[in-house]
Amino acid sequence: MNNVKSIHAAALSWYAANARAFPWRRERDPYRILLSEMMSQQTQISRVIAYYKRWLRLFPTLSDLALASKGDVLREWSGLGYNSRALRLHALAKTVVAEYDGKLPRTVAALEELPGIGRYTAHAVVCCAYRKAVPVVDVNIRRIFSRTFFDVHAADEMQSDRDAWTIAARVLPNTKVFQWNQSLMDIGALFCTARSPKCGLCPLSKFCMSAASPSFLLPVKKKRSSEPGFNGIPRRLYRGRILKLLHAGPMSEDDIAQRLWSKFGDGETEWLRHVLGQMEKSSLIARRGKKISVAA
DNA sequence: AATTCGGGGAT
DNA sequence: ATCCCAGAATT
Repeated sequence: MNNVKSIHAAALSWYAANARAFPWRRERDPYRILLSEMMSQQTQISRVIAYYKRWLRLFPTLSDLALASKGDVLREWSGLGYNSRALRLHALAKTVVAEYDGKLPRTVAALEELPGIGRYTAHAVVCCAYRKAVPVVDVNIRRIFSRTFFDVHAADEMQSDRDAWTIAARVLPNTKVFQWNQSLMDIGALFCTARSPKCGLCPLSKFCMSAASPSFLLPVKKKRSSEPGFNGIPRRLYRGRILKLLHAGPMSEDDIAQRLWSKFGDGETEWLRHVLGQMEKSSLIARRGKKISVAA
């Protein structure tokens, strides 16, 4: 890694001319930064932007969010996926209003205590909102470091998350840390992609250990653990469908089964009861007598 | 260390 | 059809 200075220069000059223009990149309000980061967890950025804007019109501050109902929050999140993220953000808003006077804490350690904030998100908020010189490691950056500093031969050969954070700290530049972190995520999303990287266009290819590997694009078959499901459909997709149904209004178990299968028997009924019980435990839904509704 | 959690875009 | 995505929490 003796060419780190050259990599800094290449990434930063590329970024200065080609940075993706996201609404939150001009923001410093930590709540807005946090919202963008939580919405982006395991979600392609192109799908986040519309949700981000609409959300802020309804819940402009953490105090506004804290006053909303779970149902409002879940409805607004509907379609983004991983609905528990919305509940965590809602719980976070209440905590911050109650314990921090409505203002997000300024340290990584304090942020990581809050629901929905892990290592990546805490560092991202500190970097983007407070402009402190901390590293950030998401899947893009982990992939770039793996390929740049090691001779990678298959699409899924990556340094461990732990090692990626070590590398990130070691190669952090002395200035323009925000631009550095953002540039890596852009380059990861646009050139150093997981499946078919565009090394010919990548501003870092000159310094990359893997760009020259002839077997770089070797396909990889990874044992993907089969998810628990029913009729070949994973459980979490049922959860999503059920929640979406309930946004139209409360209904009974039979109503839900009817909407899901049109014809259903004991197998379907038993499966549905299992999924509903789990969703209730996750506070996504609630029961009032025989009627089931989105959590209130 | 493995699993779970959504939904849609990319290939 | 399968892989993948600005991860976090739970087991």
